[in-house]
Amino acid sequence: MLERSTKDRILNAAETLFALNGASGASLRAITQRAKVNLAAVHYHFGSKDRLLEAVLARRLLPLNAERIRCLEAYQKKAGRKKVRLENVIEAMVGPALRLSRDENKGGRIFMRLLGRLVLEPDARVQRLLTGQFETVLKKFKPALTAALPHLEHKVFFWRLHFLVGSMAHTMADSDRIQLISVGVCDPNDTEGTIECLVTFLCGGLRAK
Amino acid sequence: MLERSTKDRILNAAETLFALNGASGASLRAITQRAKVNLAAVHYHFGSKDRLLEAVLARRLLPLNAERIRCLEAYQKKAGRKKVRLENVIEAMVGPALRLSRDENKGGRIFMRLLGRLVLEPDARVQRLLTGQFETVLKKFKPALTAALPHLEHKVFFWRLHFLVGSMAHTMADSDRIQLISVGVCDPNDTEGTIECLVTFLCGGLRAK
DNA sequence: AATTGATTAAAACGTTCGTTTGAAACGAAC
DNA sequence: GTTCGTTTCAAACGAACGTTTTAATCAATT
Repeated sequence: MLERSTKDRILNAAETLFALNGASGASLRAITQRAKVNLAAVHYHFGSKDRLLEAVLARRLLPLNAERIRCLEAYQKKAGRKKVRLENVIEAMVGPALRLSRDENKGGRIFMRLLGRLVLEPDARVQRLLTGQFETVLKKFKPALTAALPHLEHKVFFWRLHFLVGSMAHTMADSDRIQLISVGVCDPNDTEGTIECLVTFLCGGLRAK
Repeated sequence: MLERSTKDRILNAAETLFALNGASGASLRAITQRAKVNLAAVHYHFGSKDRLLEAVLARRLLPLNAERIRCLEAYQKKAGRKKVRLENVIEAMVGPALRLSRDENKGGRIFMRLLGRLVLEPDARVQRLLTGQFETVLKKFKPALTAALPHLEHKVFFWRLHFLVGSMAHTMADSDRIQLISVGVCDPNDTEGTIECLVTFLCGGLRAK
């Protein structure tokens, strides 16, 4: 992770400390100290603590969701006039996120942990950003999902989407606990293995009768 | 929710504000003000802010996990010498939690939201409490689960357990978003319907090949 | 009615917080 | 080499934080 500019150094330090201590638990003094930057630099570059958090989020979230959509469109192109297999739709949804969550150069686990925390943060600005991003992705994925699950009742469809988000978020955010409860059997660093396992689980759940 | 004693009033107010604003985001001044109680009462009854959080957690978590185990044992008794069906094992796991999360007299959604936040909190005391509770439950459930899923590879078993926890936690903690993304189609107040839907999804995922 | 232990109350403690200020240092353009 | 916009810096602001202290209040018991 190159840290040339002051801005980047602040973003990286803030990402880590927000993730570890929560939005209110991480102080600007701790962040600027970690970034080896003057305290006032945050307000100069970002305006306020709130807008720093927004910047931390946007930096990762926008490319991630773009990648998800790019991935789905690649599967759609490959399928031609046929509909995309459910496995592929789900892979396009969770694959990019999990790969990002395992790539330390792109924030990795730390960012996903932050994302997991922010889902339950009631701050309006944060919620607007998260929900907006989610809706953008959902709008692209919903047709492919309903096509792959034609017999699913409307209500059940949404619930299962909700469950899917939970599994995905938990897997990305909480990479310590799986090793703890599996007594070292599971390896969160095996990214592709984890993705495959998750996709299988989710498709099984989505298709369940 | 009866609020006779000062202690209970503090616990209730703390539960709500911890859940809404996070452990560090909720101040003792806001909590005592909400509880209509003197600021110093927290330290008199609980000793410190940290131990107040522990007390808030323990009040709900201990009865919940006792109920889960009681529920599983009831299914085991009913099954006699046969093994318990996977659907019933899962129901014993998620049913009590979801019913609690929908019962406003027992903390309801607010407590579950708090639980969701604390899973990612790195505070050692909190983590010890949560992990300890989880292990107690897992020790009881693991035999029944492996019996119901005999062909599942050891590693895959743990991953799927991890995914299960994610779906469950997300469903309990985040009861606003489902209405938002489903445009009102899904009703989180339909507790038994939600449980049934979740159990079906999870069993489908757990059995997936 | 007096005494005692448990609880509540008000006020202050020192720290740390997010934010602001005004001056110093910098690099590019002329 | 001076100017000018950009960036960094040390210092300070008032507010809010968790915690402590000391006195007042209460409910029983003698």
